[in-house]
Parts: sequence; C-alpha cells; structure tokens
Amino acid sequence: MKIDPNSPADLSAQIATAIRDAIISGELIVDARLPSEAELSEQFAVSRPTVREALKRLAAQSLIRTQRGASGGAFVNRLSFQEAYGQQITTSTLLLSMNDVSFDVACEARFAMERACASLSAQRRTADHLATMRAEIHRQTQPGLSDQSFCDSDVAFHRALVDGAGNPVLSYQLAGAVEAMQPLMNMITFSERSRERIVALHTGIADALEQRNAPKVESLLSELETYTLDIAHGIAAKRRPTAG
Amino acid sequence: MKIDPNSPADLSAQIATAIRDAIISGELIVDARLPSEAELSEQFAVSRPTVREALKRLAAQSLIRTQRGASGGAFVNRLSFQEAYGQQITTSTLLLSMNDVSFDVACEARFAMERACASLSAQRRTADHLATMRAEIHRQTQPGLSDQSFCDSDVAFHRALVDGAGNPVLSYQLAGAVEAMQPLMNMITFSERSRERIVALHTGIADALEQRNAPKVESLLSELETYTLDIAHGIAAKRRPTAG
DNA sequence: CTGCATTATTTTGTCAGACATTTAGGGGTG
DNA sequence: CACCCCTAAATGTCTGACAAAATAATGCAG
Repeated sequence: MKIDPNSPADLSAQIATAIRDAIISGELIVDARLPSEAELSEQFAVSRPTVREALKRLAAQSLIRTQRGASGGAFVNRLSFQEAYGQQITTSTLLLSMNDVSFDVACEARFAMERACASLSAQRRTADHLATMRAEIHRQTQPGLSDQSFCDSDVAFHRALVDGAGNPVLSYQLAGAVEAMQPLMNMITFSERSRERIVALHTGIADALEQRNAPKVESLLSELETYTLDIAHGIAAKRRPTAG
Repeated sequence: MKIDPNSPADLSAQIATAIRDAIISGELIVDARLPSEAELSEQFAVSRPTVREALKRLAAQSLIRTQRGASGGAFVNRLSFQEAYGQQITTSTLLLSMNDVSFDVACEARFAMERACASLSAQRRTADHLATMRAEIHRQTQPGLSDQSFCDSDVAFHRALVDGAGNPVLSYQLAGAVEAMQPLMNMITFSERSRERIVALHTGIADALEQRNAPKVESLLSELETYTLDIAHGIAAKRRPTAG
C-alpha cells in the first residue's frame, strides 16, 4: 500500500483508496483491525489528521467502523444488507431528484423490476408475507389516513411482495427503486376513489400470490403502473390547466 | 442546522448528517457553495479539523466537491449516473463478497432483473444497440480470447441489452447487479464448448431483439441462466470430487 | 483607456503538538 | 472470589500554523 505525494489528488483520498482496495481485494478481511492512526500516519508518512480524513471517508461508506479505548481502533466492517439498503436509497433518491428523471421513467423502472420478482414471489411467498400484505391493505382502508401514511403502507406492501421472492439480492436492489420513489409518490394526492382502486389492486395481487398465480400478479402490477401514471398525469394537468 | 455536543455520536458524523439532510431536502441546491470551513467551524462551534472530517465524509459519497483557492470551497455536487454506477458497483461487490451470497442467489437476481428489461428493450432498442451486441458476439468467437476478456465482452453485451430499454434508472440498477457478479463469473473457466453455447444463446437473443420478439428474449435469458448455473455447479463438483 | 504582469487575498490541504474521553486490562484490597 | 482503582492505549477534539492553489485587485507601461 503506497501513495504518491506528488499526485494532484488529496493525500487523504489516496490513502482511502489504498485501504479500500486492500479491503475489496481481500487483503484486509472482515473484522480485521487496521493499524492505529498513529501507525498509519507513520506508514504513509503523513500527519494524523490526514489519516483521520481518510478513515472518515471509509466510514462514510460503511467500509470500516471505529471504536475508542484500549484495544479499540478501526475495523473492517461486514457490510450488512441493512447498511447497503440505506446507501442505495440515499444514492437513488439524490439521483432522481438531481437529474430531472421524470416520474414516468422512475415508475417504469420500478414496476419493471417489481414484475421481475412476481414469479419468484408466487413460488416462494410464505404465510408471513401474505399476512403482512393483508395487514397493510387493511391499514390502507382506514378512513382519515394521511397521504404520507398511505404511501408508507404502500411501500411496506410492495416490500413484502419483493421479500416474498426470498432473494436478498433482489430485495436489496428493489429497496432503492421503491423507496427512492417515495418523495415523488408523496407529491401525489390520493383521492378517496383512487385509494379504493389501489386497495382493490393490492387485494388482487395478494389473492393471486396466495394462489401462486404469477401471470396474474404481473398483469395486476402492470395495471397498477398504468393507474399510478394516470393519477400523476391528472395532477400534472390540473396544475397547468392552461398548458396545451 | 444544529448539532448536539452531548450526543454519543461523533461531531463530524452529526455535521455530515446535518449537511446531507440539507442537500436531500433541497435546502442546498446543486452547485450551491457551502460556507468556508472556517465559517462552518464557527457556525457549529467546532474546530476546523472536525468540520473537515465531516466534509470528507460527504465527499466520499460524491455529495460535494471541493476546490481550492479564492472563490473556491465546497459545492453541492450533481450526482451523475456515472458516479452512482461506481458506488452501486462497489457496494454490490462488497455485499456479495462479504455476506456469503451464493452464486445461485446472485445469478437468479441478476437474470430476473435482466428479463425485466427484455420487453422494453425489444420495443425500443436502436440499431446502435444491436450493432454493439453483434460486435461483442463477434469478439466472443475469437480464438485465444482470455477468460477475463470473454467475461468483459459478456458484460458489454448484456449492458447493451439493458441500455436498449432506454431507461437510465433501469440501466443504473442493473449495472450493480451485472458488474458485481464479475468477480464470481471470472471464477468460472469457460471451456471451448460452453463458449460456443453461450455465443449461440447471445446470437439468439440479438436475433429476437431485432425481431422485437420479447417472449423469445425472456426465454433465451432463462436458458442462459440455467446454463450458467450448470457450468458453475459442474466446476464446484469438480473441485470437491469427494463431497457427498 | 487598455492590456498585462505582479501582488494580495481567500480558501483548501497539510502538519505538529496537545488535551479530553473512552475502554480494556492489571493489580491491590475486602 | 468479587470489587474498585489505576494505568495504558486508542480515538475524538482543539489550537495554531504554514503550504499551495486560484481568483481578485492593483499598478504600470503602452
């Protein structure tokens, strides 16, 4: 692990890259302890603050964790699916909000991926997954439920569908797509009637999953996609009534 | 934007979170300049090194960029799809390597998502996408091609398929799934015969896309998934010949 | 007044040293 | 054996300073 003091890049960035490469290549394994900050600063011939900046970069990516006290230090972190979800969601959310991705494009991607889970979920969903979905559907029928809560419940419902596929990698990938759309979905005001329609579709999806009818799930998801887009377009049209 | 000096969390972590929230909420827009490190350290009542650690955390996530000199400083970064790909791939790679995700599970997720792109790609693929795929197929038939190069070409082929769907969000999601599997795929040694079979399937997929035959693409992708798993299992069995 | 070289200023990047805080471990005492 | 205290090691934070880069301001020559 060497760095180039004459490189235009920051020393802390170079050090972070060197350590990151060591982790990715397997040179540093999970739970391995890195040298102390003092030792690292000696190895790389830089000051301790510079080493610390490098370590903070790695900590921001959940690549290491630090612990104070004797026998403390920086340890290679086992990247959990949980942490990966979080980063995935943050990244996806920013990507959508900063790059003028239209609601239509995000919606299309999300439902395309969700349909990809349909057949697996129809095969493997457990009673637990079905129970979660039924519970969320029930919650969605409560009168007086705020739009925010309705959206949260919607996410939980679809999350259960995806988790039903029993593939953590798929769940991880979908988490970003589904949750990143939350801010966009929250902009949609759900009328009494549209909630009824969505709940009906959710019920149909749960029924089809119970019967392990994959094609039915897929077609209902497509209907839901179309309907979601319709609502969004209706609201967009209302906001710009003079557009033509 | 306030922080709690009595919180158990590091001050730099709190400051990073506060600024990140401001960016996500839109309080700080793209290309906006953050206060200088000296001003931030005054605002948060901490020292400059602490502020710097916070800024490095954000830089590690590509949320900000910094520039030296007068009228320099830290600016909110427009997260490009390119940068997001990179983070997605790093995260996915570590997730797979650290969590004992089996080849089967990763493979299943990858092909499920790729099939999700099939119908869109059949509708929208351009002549360019087809040309890229044909070129990669041709490369894959070259004798003496290394396994590494064959895998690279394989990634490029599937990348073209996914890009054909014309949905950048889908491309972004798939990039992680496909590229993160590279290290696993590289462990598979491709025999002469298996390469022929894979090339034949690739050719079939390109043909089906040319004819805009979505179901055919999906079924060929399923065949490719099955075949990939067969090869992997065969190699695993060879490595553990006494297992039973 | 214009154009260019020079100087100033602002800001990040880096360093050195110090103190505070937390935690594990060792050793003494009941 | 259990409990307490002390020590040592490590991260967390602060202060102050200088280096390097890039822009802005200045002054001079034409």
